[in-house]
Amino acid sequence: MRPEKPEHAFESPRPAPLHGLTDHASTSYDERLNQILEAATGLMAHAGYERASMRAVAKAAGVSLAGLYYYFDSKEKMLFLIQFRTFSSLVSSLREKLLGVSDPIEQLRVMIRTHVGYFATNMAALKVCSHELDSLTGDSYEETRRIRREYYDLTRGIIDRIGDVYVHDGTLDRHVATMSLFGMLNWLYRWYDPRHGRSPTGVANQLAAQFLQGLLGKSAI
Amino acid sequence: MRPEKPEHAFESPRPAPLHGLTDHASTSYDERLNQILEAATGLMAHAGYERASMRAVAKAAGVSLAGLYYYFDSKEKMLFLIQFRTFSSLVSSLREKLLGVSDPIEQLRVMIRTHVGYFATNMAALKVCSHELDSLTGDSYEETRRIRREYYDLTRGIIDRIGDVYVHDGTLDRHVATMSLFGMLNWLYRWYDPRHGRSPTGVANQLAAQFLQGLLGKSAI
DNA sequence: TGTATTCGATCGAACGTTCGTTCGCCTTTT
DNA sequence: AAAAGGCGAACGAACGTTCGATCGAATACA
Repeated sequence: MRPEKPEHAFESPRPAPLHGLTDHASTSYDERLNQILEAATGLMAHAGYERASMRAVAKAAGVSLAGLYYYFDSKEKMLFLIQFRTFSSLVSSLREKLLGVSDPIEQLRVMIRTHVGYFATNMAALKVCSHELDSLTGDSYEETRRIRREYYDLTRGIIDRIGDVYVHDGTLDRHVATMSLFGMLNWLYRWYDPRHGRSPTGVANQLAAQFLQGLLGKSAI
Repeated sequence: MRPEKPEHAFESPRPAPLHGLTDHASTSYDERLNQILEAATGLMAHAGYERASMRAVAKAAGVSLAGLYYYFDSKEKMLFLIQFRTFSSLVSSLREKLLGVSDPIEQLRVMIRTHVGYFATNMAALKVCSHELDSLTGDSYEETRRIRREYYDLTRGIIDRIGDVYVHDGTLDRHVATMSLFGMLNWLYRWYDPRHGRSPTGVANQLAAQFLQGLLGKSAI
């Protein structure tokens, strides 16, 4: 029997199990779902959303084509789940690391390090998030936009505080500054492979140094 | 009679006309080709390469589906022509504007202004260039990679000279610096619309100021 | 405890659609 | 008369998705 549709767009299709659910059963379901999601992430990162066929995902995940639809309503929901999980975990990871850091300059360093660090351990997922932003439609799109907006607000807030405290230039457009930072970070997947050469820490440090110097300019510190 | 295949991948499929070619005939052919290319560029920028169907391109260009194939061997060649023309004209435009500018700092300002200015008047084309880099395969891919490499080398050369003359930090990875600049610029299509709000000059100036300050740091000027 | 039954999980096969591309024919221009 | 320019119609392949069946394990009942 196929499961019902979920209430919320960001849940996988299976309803809460009706029988007394054992940890093992739930774990098996989640493991399988993650295994599929991971295969899909890899394929979509490599070939792009449209060119990553459900048949290829099924093969890579070791499941039949029809079997995919026990776990996902549609290909688009699958992409949504990838993006939603990645963005959510990135944002919450950033929030955690910001706790206890009060200097906005240090906050920005933490933000950049967190992003680069997250990229280093989740390259494929973050690439899908950067590159397939417009592949979602309707509610799924709105939902991911909401989280991206959270990420923007978080970063923009830091830059605002830096601007208020350290920058008295008057010509600094903070939106432009924020988006240029996201440009640097979201373009990483095009050239940076942490598996050979530069360390994530090194790259993050240079990006942070560059961007901060760019913001602060001649305002010292 | 269908035209033969072109020798070089970056030409349109029609062979040099065998009859005595009049300016008008050639112009008509080129106009039609450009008109199709422009429609395709708009659709691919808006929906992405895979989702922009040849049928939609034909409709938008006011040509029949079959008529497209009089001008293009394939959809991929069409994308290639868009990217090739855009990259070529961007690079040659940059080379022109760099003539007579000897200070590398000013050269970098020119580079950024040129790119942002080009973006402002060719948003769709540059978006297709930024977003569909991996949609080409084989020789077409290699050919665009060659031009992109030219663009990189040009920019990297400027940054190298700035580094040699002004920066004595020793920790500056110039490849990282160059790619972070391309990140800022290639991400523009995600957030910047020159048609309302900020002027291209303003945005370019801020990006240049930020990036240069970021490079130069405490090294003054 | 043994047996019947439900149900989660999975699959092969197919359906309907859309896609890029081609063929053959027509019209217009030279 | 020949060539360039253009089109309707079709082809074959690939796609996302669904249907119906199967099978083992858990559950209910005897």
